[in-house]
Amino acid sequence: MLDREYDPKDIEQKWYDFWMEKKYFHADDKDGQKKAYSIVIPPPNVTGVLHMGHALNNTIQDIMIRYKRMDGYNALWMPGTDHAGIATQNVVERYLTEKGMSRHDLGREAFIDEVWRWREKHGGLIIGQLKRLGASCDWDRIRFTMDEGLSKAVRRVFVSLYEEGLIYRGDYIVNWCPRCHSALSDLEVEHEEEEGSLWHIRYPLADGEGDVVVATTRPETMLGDTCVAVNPSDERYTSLVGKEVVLPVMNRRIPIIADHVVDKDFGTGAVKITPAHDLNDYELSLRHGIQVIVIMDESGIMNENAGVYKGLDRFVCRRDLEGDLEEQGYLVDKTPYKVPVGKCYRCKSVIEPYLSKQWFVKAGPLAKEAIKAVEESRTRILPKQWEKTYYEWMYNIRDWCISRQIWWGHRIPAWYCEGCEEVIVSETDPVKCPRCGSEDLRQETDVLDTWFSSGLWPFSTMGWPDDTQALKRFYPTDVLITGFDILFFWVARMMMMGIKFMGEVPFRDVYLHALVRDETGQKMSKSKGNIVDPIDEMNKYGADAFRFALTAFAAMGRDVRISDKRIQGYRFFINKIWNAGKFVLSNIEGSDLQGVRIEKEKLSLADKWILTKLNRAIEDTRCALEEYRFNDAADTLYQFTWHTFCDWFIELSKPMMNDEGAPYTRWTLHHVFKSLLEMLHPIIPFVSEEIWQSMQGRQAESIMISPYPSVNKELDFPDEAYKMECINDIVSGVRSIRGEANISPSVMLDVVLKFKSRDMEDLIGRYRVLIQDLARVKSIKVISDQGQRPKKCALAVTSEVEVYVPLEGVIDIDQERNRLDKQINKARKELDAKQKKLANRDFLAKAKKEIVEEQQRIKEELDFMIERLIKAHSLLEG
RNA sequence: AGGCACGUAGCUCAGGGGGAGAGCACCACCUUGACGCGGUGGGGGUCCAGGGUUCAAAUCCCUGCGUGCCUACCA
Repeated sequence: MLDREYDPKDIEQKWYDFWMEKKYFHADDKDGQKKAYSIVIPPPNVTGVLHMGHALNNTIQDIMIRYKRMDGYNALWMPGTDHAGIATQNVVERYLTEKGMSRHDLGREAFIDEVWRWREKHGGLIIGQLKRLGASCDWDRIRFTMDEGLSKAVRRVFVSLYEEGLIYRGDYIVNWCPRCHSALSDLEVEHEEEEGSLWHIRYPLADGEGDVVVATTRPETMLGDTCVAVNPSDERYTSLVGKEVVLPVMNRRIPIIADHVVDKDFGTGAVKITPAHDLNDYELSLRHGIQVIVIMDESGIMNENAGVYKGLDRFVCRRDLEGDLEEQGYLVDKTPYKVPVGKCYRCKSVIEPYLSKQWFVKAGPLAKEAIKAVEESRTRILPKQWEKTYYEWMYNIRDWCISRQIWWGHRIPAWYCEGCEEVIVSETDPVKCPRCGSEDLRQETDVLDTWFSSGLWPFSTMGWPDDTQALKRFYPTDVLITGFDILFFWVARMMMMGIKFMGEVPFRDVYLHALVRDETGQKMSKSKGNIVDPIDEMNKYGADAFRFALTAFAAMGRDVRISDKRIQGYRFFINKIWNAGKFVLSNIEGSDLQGVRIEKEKLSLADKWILTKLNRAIEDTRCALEEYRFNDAADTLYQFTWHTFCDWFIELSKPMMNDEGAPYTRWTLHHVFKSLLEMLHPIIPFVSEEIWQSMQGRQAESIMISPYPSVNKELDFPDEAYKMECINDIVSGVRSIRGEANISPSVMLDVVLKFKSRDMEDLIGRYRVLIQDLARVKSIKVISDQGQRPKKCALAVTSEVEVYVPLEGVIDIDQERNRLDKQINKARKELDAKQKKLANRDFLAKAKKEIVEEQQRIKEELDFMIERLIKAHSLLEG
């Protein structure tokens, strides 16, 4: 028996432990019987704590994997975490700072040891939280991007790409974070528009009179200017090209050159060129052989090339320099200006374009294959609108800066020979230089971008570069489920790497879900204070309610807006299921359901109806899951459970429990409810298991390994289902009259029915008691065509029957008259529209036949209703 | 600057060429023996605006307005 109230707390832990103990989550590499189905988890950062995004992402994955597992697949959900280079290093450094230390005090080796220790202590947090959510990952296989095996994969890939010329090292302007002291890839920069200024600065000509005025948003960079550029077709400047100007403050002579990239219409048409601190300027300097001067160090502090500003922070320098320029008469103008500012996605510092030596992946050739794979539908991207975004980015892909100047990560497997400058790139640590034989080798200190190793995730987690069973069985994976925000960061890179190194796309489908926002559509953030914490929600309402809420809101291509209140709503739903479970269990207790042999003719109309409805629900749910329409699956199940099974079938079953069909009703009650739990299990694993375990006729030891319900064609009765609905309509008709006339439920009514057809009339004999019970009716009288309709009564009209409720002595006749007037008006409006449509020649000629017929049918129904309602109106006068 | 979404009931959103839907909120009634975390009934919408295609448009197309997001080397 189930407890009076559902309490998620102990139950969730209990069943999760049970599943783990039974190893249900484990997928067998050797199982060649079952078809394989696999998903790799988007690895959360080891430093991370579960947020709403994780919760949504992993709930969806868990639904798919549990569904497929129940449906007979050898289902693998590969779990793991990501070493998150910069983020983790930041966290551990902060921790060291608290202890009054810096990583430099420790040194590289000791610091890395410290990070590992930190991971040992805190890194498991998010894994525990995923378990709390119910995630049925194959934990025996858990991987970490810094594991030995995955590190081997990283080296193999790096060396291979290097040898092919797809990885190179070179001087380039990169996005530099002065706080993290590292280069970042283009993707790791967040662009924002900020209120800034545009400074106009006068550069006097070196010889003779006059000057050139340049405009800039970053005046401090002028200290590194090495020329001024103008457009060759700009007549204002043609005579000046080739001459020199004197750089104010620095008093350096720099040339004026002509280049077509300069926009004549911007500012004054003359641009200051700072090759070491601006990408465009750098490229221009290469074309013209212009000198390059670096004026800042790695922390954004001005260096010796900045003259008197040496030692100043870049923003302090900007301020001081502005003052000096003004004082010396070089500042022509300063106007407010919206400037695009790049910020570090980890620490939000302003990014500095910075010339340095970095490692890059030549992305073009890899992208080409990744584009082709999607074009040829070897991988589908869903919802489809993201395909365009994917192509757009892939077509315009730029080389990927993969070196990071931090310590925590995969150290680049490159060595420099101190003897002959040879660069050695090798999977195994070399002992001597292959060229000069020197043993004085120095390993590259840079580490790789974390996404470089995440890009290998679908195959590195399965044991690559070794040729493993897991790879044979589970690669390519069936679907990747992730947020659209990492389409480029991660999905695109996995596509490129998977195709390159496995010769096969990493996944057949990519399902991109939306971001979770708060109820007003705001992105959740600590500073806004609108964070909803998944753990809090689960503590309050249980994991099942939380999961169901996420699922119900996960409409394809839409933001997921969630709030405490909405989750609470689904907690009520869980409670409803619990109570339905109590009802079902208490009614089948002690009865031998296994002994019941189902003979179709012995099933009641209600039984046949709910069985038919069950089939439709199974169809709809399966179809929705196959198409990743999770909200539709949730809606279907919610609707069926609450408004079909509970509201109608349970109520119908109550009176039926006393007649000769009772054993069949019990069987149906049990069968439908058990199927329902099984269908719900992937979404709400805990409560479904708890109730299921109390039920008879279990074929497996857990709901999670029992078969997912299939449509049963033997138990599908559309005709009977229609008849049952006619009976339900009668009940609704009576209830509606009662409600609108404000008749208390305690008043038992008399009802007179007049059917359209004999066929239906016969049904009443058997199911009279259902109507009486559900509509609270004491007598039912059926009248024939010729029969006199009772006087002074209310009427409800359905498609098959007229329902009369004599009202004399029961209610106010005037009120009923108003109610009828209202209905008549409404129906007439609709009828008007229909008549117009059906009178239209074009409509009759051009519309499809079925449509015309349907419209005709509707019109007739309306006719019928109006006629009855008017009749009822007149009968009220009595 | 380009691209992509989205404007439907008070709120959050489904739907998507032929009778406007759900959940929550609201109103009325109800100690019906699974459930008040409940039951029954009900009110409420020029489906953003304007044009076009069509026999028929909330739905398809265009334009505008509004909102959100992404991409970009505009000093």
